[in-house]
Amino acid sequence: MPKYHDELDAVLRALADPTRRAVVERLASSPAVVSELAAPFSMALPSLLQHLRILEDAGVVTSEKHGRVRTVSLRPGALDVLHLWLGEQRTPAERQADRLGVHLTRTTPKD
Amino acid sequence: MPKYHDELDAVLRALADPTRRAVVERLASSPAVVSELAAPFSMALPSLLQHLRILEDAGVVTSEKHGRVRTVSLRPGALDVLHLWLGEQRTPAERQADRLGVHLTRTTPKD
DNA sequence: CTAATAGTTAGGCATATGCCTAAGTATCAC
DNA sequence: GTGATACTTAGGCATATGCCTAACTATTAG
Repeated sequence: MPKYHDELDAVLRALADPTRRAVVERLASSPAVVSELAAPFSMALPSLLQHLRILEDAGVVTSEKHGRVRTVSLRPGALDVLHLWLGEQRTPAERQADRLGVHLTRTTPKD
Repeated sequence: MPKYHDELDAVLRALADPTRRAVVERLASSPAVVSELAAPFSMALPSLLQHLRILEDAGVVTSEKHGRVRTVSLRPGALDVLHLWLGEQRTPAERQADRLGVHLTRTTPKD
């Protein structure tokens, strides 16, 4: 079992929760302060902070406190380990499709 | 929140467990029967079966019983939803790096 | 300086999770 | 037909998880 599995484990466990996933989605566009991150959830602040702790411990986010304000950022490359692992879990049929240049047709999302 | 999030949730929760992840890794190369899947784990069979149930309910694997033998397969495309979501969780810096054609250097794995 | 703001720590609770054992069903080999 | 094999069902248990409230610390505005 490769060494990156500890990191992969932490990342996947972190992302297995919908609240934490939503936080990651929000941070993908720009860093945010804790209170902003907490706003969409009708959840006690300590609970949200616990989620942030998990994301930070998993290396998915980083945070910096300036005065009384803590800003949270997505760590660039944090999800690469998962991306890599995903690439490895392809069936022979999927790999064959890759070689033949047959891909899922991706519709362009409307921004 | 897009509709695929139910599917994404199920997949991520399924993959958050190391036993289930190991099962997926094994199935990536070829289908396997339950007893073979159970062999590497010193775990009671019903426990392993519970894991398989979760993977199947999440749409990650499929299984067929012939006689007394059940064969489990990775569902091609099962992890695409996660792959797509991952693609969306890139920081502006990472997206910029994409546009500039700056990529993680991938060493070619030795097969 | 006081009150408000932003976050932190500590403890608790209900539910979920990952494991177990025991008992059972269905199929197969001899 | 009997015993072995492969899986299935049911129930239970210890621990983890995701939430809560209360109390607190640190910073800031007026």
